[in-house]
Amino acid sequence: MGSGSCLWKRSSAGESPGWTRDRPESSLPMSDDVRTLRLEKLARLRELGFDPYAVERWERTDSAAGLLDRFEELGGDADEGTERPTVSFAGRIVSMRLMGKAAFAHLSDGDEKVQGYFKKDDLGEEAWEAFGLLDIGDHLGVTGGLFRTKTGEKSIHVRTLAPLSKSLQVLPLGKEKDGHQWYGLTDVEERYRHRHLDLVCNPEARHALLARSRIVSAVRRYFESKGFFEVETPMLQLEAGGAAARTFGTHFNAYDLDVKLRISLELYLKRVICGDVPKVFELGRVFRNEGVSNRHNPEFTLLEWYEAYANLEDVMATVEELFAFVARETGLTPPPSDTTVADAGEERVAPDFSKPWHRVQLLEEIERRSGITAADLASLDSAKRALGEREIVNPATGKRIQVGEEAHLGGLIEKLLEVFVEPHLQEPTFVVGYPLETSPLAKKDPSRPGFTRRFEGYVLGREVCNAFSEINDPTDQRERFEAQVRERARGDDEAHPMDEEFLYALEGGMPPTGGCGIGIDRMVMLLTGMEHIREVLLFPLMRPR
RNA sequence: UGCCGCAUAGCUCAGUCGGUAGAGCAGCUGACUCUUAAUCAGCGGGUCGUAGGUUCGAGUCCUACUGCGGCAGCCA
Repeated sequence: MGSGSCLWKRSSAGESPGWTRDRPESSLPMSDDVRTLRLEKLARLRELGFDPYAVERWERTDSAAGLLDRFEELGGDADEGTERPTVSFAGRIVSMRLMGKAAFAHLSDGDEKVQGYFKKDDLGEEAWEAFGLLDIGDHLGVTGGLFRTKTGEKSIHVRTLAPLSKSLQVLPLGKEKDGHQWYGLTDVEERYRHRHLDLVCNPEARHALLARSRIVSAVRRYFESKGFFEVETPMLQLEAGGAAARTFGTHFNAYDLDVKLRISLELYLKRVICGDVPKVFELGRVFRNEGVSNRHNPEFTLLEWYEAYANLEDVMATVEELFAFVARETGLTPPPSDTTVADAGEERVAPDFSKPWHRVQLLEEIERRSGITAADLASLDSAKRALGEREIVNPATGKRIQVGEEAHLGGLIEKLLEVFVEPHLQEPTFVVGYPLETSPLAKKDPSRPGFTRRFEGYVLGREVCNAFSEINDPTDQRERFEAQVRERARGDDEAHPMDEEFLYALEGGMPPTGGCGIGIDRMVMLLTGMEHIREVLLFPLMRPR
């Protein structure tokens, strides 16, 4: 949008009738007529001395919920005819019922709404005319006494009013009765593109989006209470590492340097550990240049923490405590989900974070669910032989599994995990012991060649965290990077790049360290029961239309 | 990226066999001094996503494009 009034002008007599469009094409929904009418109402309000945009401040006695809670204390139930204390409130007009010389309107502060009762005799001539110029969508400040209507609704008997904003557009507010919503804004594209309307009009959407804020706050409080330092590491990097993903590129003009947006927090956080800061965490945005789906967004918020002198079991305990703390602090509990395949006789239940998580071995679970044994998975060849002899059908989706494209045994094992095991992991479960090839930053398991000291946590069939005992042997780490570089040379553009700076830090000495990463967006989805990542992102990236 | 579906008033949706655009809410005018999906009477509102094509005639049929959604792929 450009600047104000010159964008719209009335054509003079003799020209084409009505209004002339004099602005660039825009996708914004706008009705010429409504906008014009409301600007005229605004002008009249100003003539009456009720300029909405001139008011800077409106002190409220309490929130809407607070007024309703403290109704009796604030004199709402005083005897008929007695002088009641004056309360003050402000909110957006979300409904109006006009009856000649009296009216009711609900004012919402976003969370809750309070009804105002407006009567000409009580307001006076000018304020009553001003009230008549208000629309659904305007913000309004009121003062008056609390009382109960004949139907018992706690309301404000308005004595003075002050328009605080004028809505120049029609808000797609639905009507509601008995908690059931009529109409309203339901088109998902409109909701994502014009999120402010979604926040105003859809309580469930508002709840999930604001729950995110409470969850992030609880996560911070948890780690701060445990003595972790929150740090911030670079988003612009020469080589983005710490995960397997394609990158976004950009350019830094001052150094004439191509840089990449980070795909993880891992390597820099471990360099902080190398600096003898034994407990660190970061909550930050990472960027992965990959497809969009109901669980993937190109930018998302990652939590990672690292704790020196802690092993896998310590990290598991932290994950358990963290989820229990966040669930308790926010009051959010994940609803039962149909994303999992319930075992025979097993009911779909809401996960309970107050109990310890199940702990299972990756290979044992694969054997239990698919019959493919650890012996079968001794080598890529034997694994393919074992798979080749049977019909490989995903029990959850009924789809056949493609086998043979995996370049190494680790990739195949993770595929089997994904297909046969994950859908069954309804209750919070740690799956322990991931293949070496797909875990280039995790310590080798000395008792099990080819596997690492790594686990992932699952809830409702979905991965919620990824953790391992961090490699602190620089020689081992270099060999792992070199293996990744060979993968990359073979065409895997997501294989991990060499990072000499990181190796230099490891060579300086890193204590044994446990680390873990959690996708905050998916944690919010889990706790709010949302099935789409866009429902927990305020402004998901949309193609221009 | 592939396949499928959707796109009509500010919002939510109808639109028959291809015959020239409908409803509710919102908006405007009027009535109504305790309503709450307020009620009653009346009124205005549309480049039917975009561009082509077929046809005497296209919201409707065909093609392409754009956006959104679903599935697949991708995503440890």
